[in-house]
Amino acid sequence: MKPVIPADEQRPRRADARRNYDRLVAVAKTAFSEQGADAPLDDIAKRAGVGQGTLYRHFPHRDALLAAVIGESIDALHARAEELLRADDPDWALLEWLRAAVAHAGTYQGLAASMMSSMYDEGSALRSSCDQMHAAGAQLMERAQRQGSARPEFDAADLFQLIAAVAWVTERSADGGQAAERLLPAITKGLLADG
Amino acid sequence: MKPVIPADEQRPRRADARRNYDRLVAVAKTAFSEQGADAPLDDIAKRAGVGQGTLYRHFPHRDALLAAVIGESIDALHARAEELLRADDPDWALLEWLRAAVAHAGTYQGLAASMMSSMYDEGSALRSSCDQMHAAGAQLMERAQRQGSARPEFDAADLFQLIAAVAWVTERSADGGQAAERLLPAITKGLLADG
DNA sequence: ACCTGAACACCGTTCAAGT
DNA sequence: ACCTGAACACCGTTCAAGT
Repeated sequence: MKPVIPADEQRPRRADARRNYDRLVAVAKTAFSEQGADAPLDDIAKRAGVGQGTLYRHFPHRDALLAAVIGESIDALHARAEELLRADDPDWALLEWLRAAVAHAGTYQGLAASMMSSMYDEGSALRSSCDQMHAAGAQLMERAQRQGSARPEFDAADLFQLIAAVAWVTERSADGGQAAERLLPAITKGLLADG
Repeated sequence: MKPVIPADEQRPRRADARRNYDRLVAVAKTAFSEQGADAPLDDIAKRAGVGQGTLYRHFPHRDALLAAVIGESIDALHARAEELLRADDPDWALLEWLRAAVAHAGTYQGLAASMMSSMYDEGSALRSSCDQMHAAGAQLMERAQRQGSARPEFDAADLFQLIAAVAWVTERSADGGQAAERLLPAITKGLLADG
């Protein structure tokens, strides 16, 4: 279970190009925080002080930029899963990671939607991030099914969809993340035999 | 529990205007089916043989057009709720309506997202459709909590969000509606004490 | 190898001119 | 009262010209 794509694989070698690349990622992170994952790419290029062409050279699609921006936190979520695989209670570990995953998918407005799309799109640059999340969830899920009370009829694909769904609803209800706190219990009761 | 807004309240009186109005709704229905609820309004106007200005005169926002298009099926969903309120098993009735509501919210690609947005937007023309759905769900939910096994800690707002979430995931997983069939059991087990 | 910005396509929305 | 279509704003994407 190692990161599928090292975050800086597509980081350019030439110094000026690398400078632009890094600034684009940094600026994008801010823009996504402020305006959501649909923030105009044009703005991001301008704020980073480069032409749009430069942005498109480094990141052919919005998803590529998104993938670069969330790379680190996906790795963190992955590390958290490794940690939780060694926790005593497999049910608790699964739910704990589920909460973390929902929080992650809610980092930016619109991120959950992008992840849902790219999960079913071979060509998306976000795909490997999604796969990583999927794989992390799968291990915790299987352990909770073997050693805990997780129902056998659900799988990691269901888990991924539930994560995206809860994050999506939460970002759209504008009640300050309260939706996730209400919906997660409903869902976890469904996932476990002794909710 | 009567329809909050009669569907043809904003239907114009003058014959030519009414003709345009009706054609726009009919064309929009087709366009939404084919291209999703985000189908270009320009196209719809063109296909209906009117200028964009005419479309905007009748339907100031996309939501107004959407509301007109789904009006009838919202009424049907409403009627179905009335029916199910008289069913023997309150739990079964709730779940049955839940399935119908998810199916409805999945009529067009992007409809679930529009409904989620307008539910929390006072000014949206879709708001009353959402309120209608919410109200219908509330009655079935309360009955299932009183006379069935529905857990008391969830409410109709949660129900509405779950409906939107499942419909949204389903339209985005592109596995032919299979996602709903997998996720609904997970959720209903969470809603009922004896899932 | 990389950058720039003009140019194009697309779509929502407004509005002056018309009937 | 209603209609039309040109016009504008906005944003994604491409590409010729440059370093």
